[in-house]
Amino acid sequence: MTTASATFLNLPADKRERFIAAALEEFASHPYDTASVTRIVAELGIAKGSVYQYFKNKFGLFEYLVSLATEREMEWHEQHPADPGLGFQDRVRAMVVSGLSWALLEPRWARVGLRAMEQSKEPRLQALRKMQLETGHAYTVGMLTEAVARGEIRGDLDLELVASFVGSMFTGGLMDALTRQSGVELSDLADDPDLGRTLSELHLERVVDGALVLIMQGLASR
Amino acid sequence: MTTASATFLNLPADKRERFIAAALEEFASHPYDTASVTRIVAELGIAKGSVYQYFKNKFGLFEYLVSLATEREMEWHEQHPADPGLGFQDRVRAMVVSGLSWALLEPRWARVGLRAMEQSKEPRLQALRKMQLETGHAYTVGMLTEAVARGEIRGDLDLELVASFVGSMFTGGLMDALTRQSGVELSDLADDPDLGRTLSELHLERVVDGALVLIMQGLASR
Amino acid sequence: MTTASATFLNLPADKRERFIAAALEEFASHPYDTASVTRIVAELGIAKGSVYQYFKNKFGLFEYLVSLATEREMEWHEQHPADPGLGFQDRVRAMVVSGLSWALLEPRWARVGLRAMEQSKEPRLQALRKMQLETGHAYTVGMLTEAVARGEIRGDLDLELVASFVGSMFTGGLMDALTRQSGVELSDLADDPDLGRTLSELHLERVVDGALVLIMQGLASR
Amino acid sequence: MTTASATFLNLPADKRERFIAAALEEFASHPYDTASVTRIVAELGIAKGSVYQYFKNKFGLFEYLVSLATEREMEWHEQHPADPGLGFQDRVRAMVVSGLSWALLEPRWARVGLRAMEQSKEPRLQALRKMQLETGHAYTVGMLTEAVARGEIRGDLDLELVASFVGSMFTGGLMDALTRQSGVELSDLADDPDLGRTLSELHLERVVDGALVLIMQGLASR
DNA sequence: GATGAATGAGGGTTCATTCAT
DNA sequence: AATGAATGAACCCTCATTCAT
Repeated sequence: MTTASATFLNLPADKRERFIAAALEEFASHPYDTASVTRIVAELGIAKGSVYQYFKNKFGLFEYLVSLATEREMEWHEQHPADPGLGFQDRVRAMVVSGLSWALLEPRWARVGLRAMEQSKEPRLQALRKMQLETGHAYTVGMLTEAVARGEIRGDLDLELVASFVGSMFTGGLMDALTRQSGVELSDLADDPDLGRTLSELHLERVVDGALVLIMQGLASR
Repeated sequence: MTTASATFLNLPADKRERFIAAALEEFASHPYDTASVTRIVAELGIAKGSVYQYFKNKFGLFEYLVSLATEREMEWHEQHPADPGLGFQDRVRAMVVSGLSWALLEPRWARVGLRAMEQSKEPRLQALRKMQLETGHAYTVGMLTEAVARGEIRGDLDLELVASFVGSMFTGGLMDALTRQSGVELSDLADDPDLGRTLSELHLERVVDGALVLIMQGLASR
Repeated sequence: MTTASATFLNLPADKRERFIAAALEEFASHPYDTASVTRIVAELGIAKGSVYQYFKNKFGLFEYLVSLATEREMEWHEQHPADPGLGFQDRVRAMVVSGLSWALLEPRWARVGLRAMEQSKEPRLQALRKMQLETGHAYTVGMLTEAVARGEIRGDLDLELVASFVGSMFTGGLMDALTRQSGVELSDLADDPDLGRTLSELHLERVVDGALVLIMQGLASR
Repeated sequence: MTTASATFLNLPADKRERFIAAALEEFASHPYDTASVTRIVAELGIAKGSVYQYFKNKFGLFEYLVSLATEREMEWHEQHPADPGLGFQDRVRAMVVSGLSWALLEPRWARVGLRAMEQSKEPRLQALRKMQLETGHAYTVGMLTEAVARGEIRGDLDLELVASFVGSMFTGGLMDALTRQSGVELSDLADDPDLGRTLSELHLERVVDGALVLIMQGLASR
C-alpha cells in the first residue's frame, strides 16, 4: 500500500523523521515538477542514493508524503469529531472549520496535500489528483444524500452537480475569500507559519458562515 | 504594452503563426515551469536564438500568449454579446455559456489562459496570477452590486465574500461538474480538440443552470 | 590608418556621435571580451548590421575607440603644454597631473584607453597592448635620456630598467595610491562621473609629489 | 574555508590532480570571464555535471585554484626563508627573487594567482581582487614601518603612499622590465614552461637590483 | 547605405537516476 | 544498508557575425 520501502520504515525514528521533515519542506515550497531531490539531500547532508533506497523515485516519495498528509488530516478530524446530532449545515460548518484549523496548525502538511491537486504533465500525478477528487466528491454526495433524506435539503436537485459546486466553494472559494479578508497568501503560510495567527478562528468562522448562508438560502431576494 | 519584439510582430504572417502555434501547443500542454523553449524550437526546426529575438525570455513569450488568449476570449464575447435587457441570472448564464463555448472551440487557448492562474515559484507568474484574479473578482463584485441595486439579489450579503464563492463555482466547480458529466478531462481537450464535440452546448447549459439554481435558491428546503 | 569604414566617417555628425557615445559607454564599462555589440545596438535602436558596415568587426570598433581615446588625450596635452624650461621633475609632475586631470574629466575615454592594456586571449588585443606599452616606454626612456644629458639625473643607471619602474609607478602605483587616498574606485568613475569631484586636483598633486620625491630622492636615510 | 566540496577532496589523488591540471590550464590561459567550464570537461572527457559536484559554480572553482596558488607560493617561500638578520634592502631582494623564481618554476600557478587581480564585471572577482590588494599593501606597509624604526629608511615619508608605489614597482614594473630584458612574454610562460629557463636567476637578480637601487637612492644626481 | 532576421555554437547550471563500492 | 561519484541530457539564455532584401 505504502510507497515507502521497508528500509525506510525500519529506519530509526529520528532519522526517518528528519528525512520526512526535509522532504516535506521541499514539496511544501515547490510544485511537484520543480521540487528537487538534490535539494533535499543537500539540506539533510545524506547520500543521494539513500532516497532511492527509501523510495522508488521522486514520485514515490511525493506519493508517500501526500498519504501522510491525508493521514494526519484524518487523525485530526477523528480527534475533533462533529456532534453526530448536528444538522447538515452545522455539520458542514464544523467540518470545514476543523479542516481549516488543521491547515493553519500544520500548513506545510496542508500544502503538500494540496500539491496533489495541482496541474502537471506527470501522468502519475494526474492519476493521483483524479483519485483525490473522486474521494472528496463521493463524500460530499454522501452527505448531501443524507441531508435530503432528513428533509434538510430539497429533493429536486441533481446531487452530483451540487456536490461539484459545493466542493469548489469549500476549496477554491474559501481560500480566495480568506486570502482577501486577511491579506495573507495561503502559499506563504508554509514558509512562515506565524502568519497563521493572523487568521484567527473567528475570522475563519465568519467566512465559513458566509458560504453556508449562500449555499443554504441562495442569492435571490424573497 | 505587448511583450513581443517588433522583430516578431513584423514577421511574415505564416511564419509568425507557425511560431505561435508551436508555442501555444507547448504552453497548453505543460505548466509554465516545465514548458520548454528547447522543445518549441525543435518542433519548429528553427534556431534557439530566434526565440530570443522575438521575446525577452521564456516569461515574455508566456506573457504574450496569455495576452493573446485573453484578447481572443474578449473578441469572442464581443461577437456574442448578451442582451442588455437581461436580468442577473440570465446575464450570468449567457456569459458563462459563452465563455465555455469558446473554451470548447479553442481549448488550447483556453488552457494557456488558465496557465496564468497556476501555482509556481516564479514570482512574475505569481504577480500575473494575482492581477488576473483581481480583475475577475472586481468584475464579479460589480455585477453583484448592480443586481442588488435592481432588487434581484438580497441586500444583506457581504458581496466581497459572495464574489469569492460565486467565482469559484463558475471556475473550479463548473469544470469539475463538466468533467464528471462528460467523462472528458478538460486538460485532454487541448491535445485532442475533437473531444470538444462530446460536450454539446446542451450539456453545458444544463450544468450552468444547475449552478444558477443553486446560487439563486440555495439548498434549503422550503 | 583608421579602422572605421568610409561609410562611418561620412555619417551625419550627430548619428556618428551617438554611435560613438554608445560604444564608448559599453567598452568603458566592460572588458573587451565581455563587451557586447548586441547591447550597443539595443541601446541605440539601430540595426546590428550597421555596426558591421561601419567596422570590420568587434575588434575594429574597439581599436577605433582606443585610437580616439589616445587622440583626445594627446589633444588635451597639447592644449595644456608644459613650460619647455621646466626641469625633469617639474615636467614629469606637469605631465602626470595633466594626464590625471584629463582622466577625471573624461573618465569613460580614459577607461577605454586603459582597456587596451588589459589581459585577454584575443591576440589582436595583445598586439595592441604591446604597441601601447612600447610607445609609452620609448617616451619615458627619451625623457630620462634628456634629463641625464642635462645632469638632472645621474648617469650610472640602465635607463631601460628605470623606465620600466618609473612607468609602473605612474600607472599602477598612482592609481592604487589615489584609490586608497580617496576611497574612490577608479573603475567606478566611468559609471558615475560625479565621483571625479571628490578627487580634487589638490589631492592629486599631493600624491604625484609623493611619487616624485620617492623617485628622485629614494628611501634611504642619509 | 575551502570552496571545494568534500566530494572533490575525497577523489582519488590521480583523478583529482588531473582535474586540477586541466582547470589550471584553462584559467591560466584565459581571463576569468572567458575561461570555460565546457572546455575543461571536454579536455578531460568527463561529464559537465561532475564539475558542479566538485564546486558550487565556476567562481568556486576559480577561487579554489587561486587559493591553491597562494598556498603553493607560501610553501615555496617557507622553504626558502630569508635570513632574519637581513636589512630592508636585502630582505626585499630575497623576497622578490624568491617570488619570481617560483613564478618561473610554476608559471601556470603564478598566472592563476595574478588572474585574481584582473578587472572583471563579476562582483565576486572584484571583491577577491580587493582583498588580495589589501593583504599585499598591509604587508608592504608593515615592512616599511619596521625599516623606518631600524633607521634604514628615512622617517619623513607617508608610508601608505610609498607602499603603493613600491608595490607597483615590484609587480607591474618588474614584470615589464623582465619582459623587455628577456623578450619573453610572461603570459607565454604558462603555455610553454620551457621559456622559463631563458630567464636565468642571474638576469632576474640584475633586474631586481636595478629596482632596489632606484628605490633606495633615487634618480637625482648628487 | 541600412536593415534586421537567422544562425548555431557556446555559455553556466540543475536534474533524477544509477551502480560500484 | 548506505554511500556518493558519475552521468548526460536538458535547462534558459547570449553572442558575433552573415546576407538577402
